[in-house]
Formats: sequence, C-alpha cells, structure tokens
Amino acid sequence: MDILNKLNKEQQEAVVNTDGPMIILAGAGSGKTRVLIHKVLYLIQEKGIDPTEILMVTFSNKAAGEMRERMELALDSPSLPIVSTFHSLCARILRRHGVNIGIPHNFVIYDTQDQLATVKECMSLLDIDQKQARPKAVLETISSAKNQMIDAKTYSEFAKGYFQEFVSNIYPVYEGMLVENNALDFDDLLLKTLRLFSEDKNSLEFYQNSIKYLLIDEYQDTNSAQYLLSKYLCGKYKNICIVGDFAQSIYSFRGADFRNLERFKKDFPDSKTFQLSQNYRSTQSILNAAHSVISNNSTHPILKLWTENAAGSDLRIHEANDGHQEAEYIIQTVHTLQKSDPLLNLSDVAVLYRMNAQSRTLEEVFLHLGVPYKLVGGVRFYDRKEVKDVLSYLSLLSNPKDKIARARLEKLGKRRFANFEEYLENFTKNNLAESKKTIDILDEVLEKTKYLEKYDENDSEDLARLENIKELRSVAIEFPQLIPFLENVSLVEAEYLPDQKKGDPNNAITLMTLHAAKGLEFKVIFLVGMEEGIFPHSQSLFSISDVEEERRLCYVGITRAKDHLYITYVKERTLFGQRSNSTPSRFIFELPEDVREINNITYDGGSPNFL
DNA sequence: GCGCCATGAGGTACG
DNA sequence: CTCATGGCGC
Repeated sequence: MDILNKLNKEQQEAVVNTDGPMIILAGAGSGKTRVLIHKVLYLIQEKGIDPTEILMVTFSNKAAGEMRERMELALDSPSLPIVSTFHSLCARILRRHGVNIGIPHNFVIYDTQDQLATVKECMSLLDIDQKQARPKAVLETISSAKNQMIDAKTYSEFAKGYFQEFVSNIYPVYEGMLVENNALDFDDLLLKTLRLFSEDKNSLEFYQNSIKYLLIDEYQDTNSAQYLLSKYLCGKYKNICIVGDFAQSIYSFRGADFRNLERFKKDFPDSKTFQLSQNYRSTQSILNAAHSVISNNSTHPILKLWTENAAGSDLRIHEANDGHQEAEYIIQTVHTLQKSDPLLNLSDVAVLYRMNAQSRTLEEVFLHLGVPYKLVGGVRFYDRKEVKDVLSYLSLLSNPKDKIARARLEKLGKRRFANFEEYLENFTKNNLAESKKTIDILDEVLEKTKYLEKYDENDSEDLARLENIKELRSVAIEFPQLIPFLENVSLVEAEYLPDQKKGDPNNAITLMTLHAAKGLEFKVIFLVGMEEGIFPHSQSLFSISDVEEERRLCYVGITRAKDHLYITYVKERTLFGQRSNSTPSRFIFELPEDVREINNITYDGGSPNFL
C-alpha cells in the first residue's frame, strides 16, 4: 500500500474513502492535487476500477492538462481517467447526443466577441440605438440570467427595474439568433446539456452508466448549472467526490456560488466530509496573517490551517509615496533578498495586484531599471484579430449558417469574401468537412482569400500577426478533423506569449492579477496596491458579500506565499490619469496586531471599515 | 477599403 | 491616461 505512504492521516482518509458522496474541504496548500491523484491511483490499483470509468472535472483546461500529465506519470498505463472541464465535457456530449434535442452536430461555439456581435445585431434589428444601452451591459445581463438558469421566456416575468425589463426584450431575440446561426454560447453548453439530460433519458443513462466515479475540483466556484450537472452525472453510482474551499471562492461575479458546497450536503444527506488542514506551503506567520484577515468573513465556514514549517520572518507592510516608488521598493527588496539568498531566482517572485491597469506602472519601472518580468494575462491567442479572422473562415465552412462569422469576414473585403464563397460552395457541395484535412483547408482558404496579403512582413506588428497564423497552422496539423479542431480552439484557452523580448522567462519576476494567481505558489509574494477603492475595489464597496469576496481574494493572495510576504500601499495613486490620495486597505488593519505593530501600522480610529 | 478623429469607458475572467 | 469602437471622409 505504498500509495498511502506519502500522505498524512487526513489525506489518507480522504483517499481510501472511495464510495458514496463525499466532500473534501481542502485548505490552501494542503496537498489537494496530491490527494486527487492518489485517490485515482487507489481506485485503479487497489479497487480495480477501469480508469475510463473515472471522470475528473477541473476548473480550467490548464488544470486538466496538469492533472492528466501527473496521472500519466503516476499510472504508467495507456488507459487514463477522463479529465475535463464542465464546458469541454458538455461540448463533447452535445456533439454526440445534442441532436436528440435538435442541436445539429456541427454547431459553433460563440466566444465573448461573437456574443457581443450577436447582441449588437439584435439591437440593430430591434432598432435600438447603441447609445441607449451599452451592448456589453446587455450581454452581461443576459449572461447573468443564463447563469441563474432563467430562460428568455421567463425572464420578462423575472426582470426587475428599467434595465432588466429593457433587456428582457432583447434576450429572446438573442436566443433566436443563436438558434438561427446554429451557435451555442458558453453558457448554453451547460444549459443545453441539462436540457438533454432532462428530456432524453437514454442519453442521461448512457453517461450515468459510464461514470462510476466522479471527482470535481474547485467546487466553490461552480454555478447552478454545474451543480445540477454534477448531480445528474453521478446519478447512477452516486460515487461523487467534490473538493473545495469556501475561503477561496473568488468568482461569484460570474455566477459561481460557494453555497453549492453546502447545498451538496442537503442533497446528499449521507455524504461524508473530510478536511485537509495541514498546510505544506507557507510559514506559520503567513498562515496567521491569512487567517486573521479571512476571519472577518461571516457568511461561510473557515478552515483553520496549521503547519510544521518554521515560523518564518515577520511579514512586511510598506508605504510608498506613489506607484513608481512602490515598484522601486519591490526591486530593491528582491535585490536585498538575493544578497542573503543567492539561490533565489526571479521566477520565485510574483507581484500580485487587483486589476490589470495596475501593471503599467510596474512594467514602466521594471523596464526602466532593466528588471526582467513576465506579464501573465492580456489578450489571449484565440482572441487576436488575425487568429479570429482565419478561424471565422474555417468556422463558416463547418457551419455556413453562422451569420456572425459571415459578417466579420465580409468586413475583410468584398472581393476576398466573394472568392471565399466560391470555395465554400464547392466545399459544402462535396461535403469536404468530413474528408479534407484541417491544415489543407486552412492553406487553401489563405490561398483563395489572399488573407496574408493584408499584412506586411516588414512591419513588426504585422510580422507578429503572421507568426500567430503560423502558430495556428501548427494547431491545425494537430487536429486533422475540422470540427475537433474548431472545438479545441474555442474551448482550450491558449496562453498567448507576448514576444519574449525580456529574455530568459525562467529568470523573470511574474506580474499578474490575484485571480490569475489562484492555485499557484511563490517563495516571495508582493501584494501591491493595498488601498481602499483598489483592493477592496471601489465597485465592491456597496455590498457586504462583495467585500467578503474581495477578502477571500486577499486570502488567496496571502496564501500564495511560501516564505516571504510583502504588502504595499501608496499615499498617492495615479490611475486613469487621475491622481488622488489613498487610504490603506481595510485588509491591512485586519492583519494580526503584532504584524501591524512591528510595521508601525497603527489603527488611527478613522476606520475605513464602514460596512 | 483604409485611416483618421471623436467619443467613451475603464473589475476580476474561466470556458 | 490608454485603448477600443464607430462614424465619416477620401
């Protein structure tokens, strides 16, 4: 039983309890991934379960990829469990069985850009001026309705207030347009699968029979549709293991509801709960700080973490005059750290901030002082114009009904589009979607439309675009069949690597938002811009639950740190060209008293904590 | 069909 | 301040 050897007692229990519904409350840095991997190993090697009857659902494709990699390593067998996100899983289900509820197998998946174009199209159809309502706001409202599983018909009864009532007129038109275009948006992938399961018992049973063990990670960030899906999927064997942490729920703004972790207990009264509370990542003082802050939340349980790690040096709070000096402080501090620890690599250091707009000042200073950095985030590969253009051609070939793609392509030039239509006609007539290889289609389309001629390879920006298309070609080679190719590109977020002008990426400081840092760890963490209005963000100050989410985000940030944590704020912040005086974040005043004392942060009575 | 300018908006972000 | 978008003129 050497599977269990390397696990602590809590972890072992969570692993060997295989059958029936169960909840694993896994604190930050408690070895959650390890437990999941070992659980799968245990199921296969000790209980003789066929790997393909195990389904693991992860939060992101990135997480799924990492999980798959680790399992491949551990299992050493060609047969592996299925690891997928809810969205990928649903897309696959709908390709196969969606036709049973009238969804053709060649549907396209609309991303945010396509959705927005659809909303605009609807608005112009309804003769609504874009000044009357921002299409983006309309889309957000529709999407939030979908997240709450309110369909277009019932939304008009549900709509409250002027704007929602206004949107309730657009919502059905939007839905109609998706059907007409044979398109599903991301929310639809979940919703239509639910509909399939409720209307077509055969499909439901097919999947229920094939899933003997279901494991779902990051359950605190599931939405209602995902909650229901998980219930459906484990419906036959009821071997469902959900893993999550209330204190790390940071996506309620897009429909996630941490209460799903509790709801589960009501729906599965015989479920068992396990806790992973030993932390292997951070020093005790970092854990104390994290706990001290998160304890101010009252709407969810909090797991108290402990560690055998050393106490650690006291964490620092630093006040800078402005954003530039804040950045300089980071560089100075890293420099000092490296003097006392020559093994400390720049890749051990991350700077976390609340919003992307904060990265600019940091970049400016880093660039100026020649400090290598790696910026995480920004425009994603598949969202880039040139990539999206080329994909739209292919998408229209697969699904000629897609008017949004058609409109996009028409804008690239009438003659170009006429040439393409010629190709399209022949393509459809001979049903080439089945037989022709993706890469050949792609090359023929580029040839036919002379799309590449739009760009001048002597222009560096254009050259980058041409490179991206090259990159797309290599993906096309990987997926010779058109539909799987399109599915991959719409579901699998590819990280776009901005031109590596900053040299060795392994020796660079990472800059990213707190959201992007979820699941990661670094020896040294800088939590910057800890000011009221930035963190917590000004738009969160109106509701207690929003401030609590900000606090969880702060908790996530603190718990990313292994050895050193630096928290900084400025006296004067320039944001969007507007300079203003800042107040230290309320979260600073929630740190343990001794930390504040050492850092000379005294509570001045003028509480920013007005909620 | 492209480029210029005015306008406006500016949280976080997975699929 | 900066970026994206849309309208309009050439």
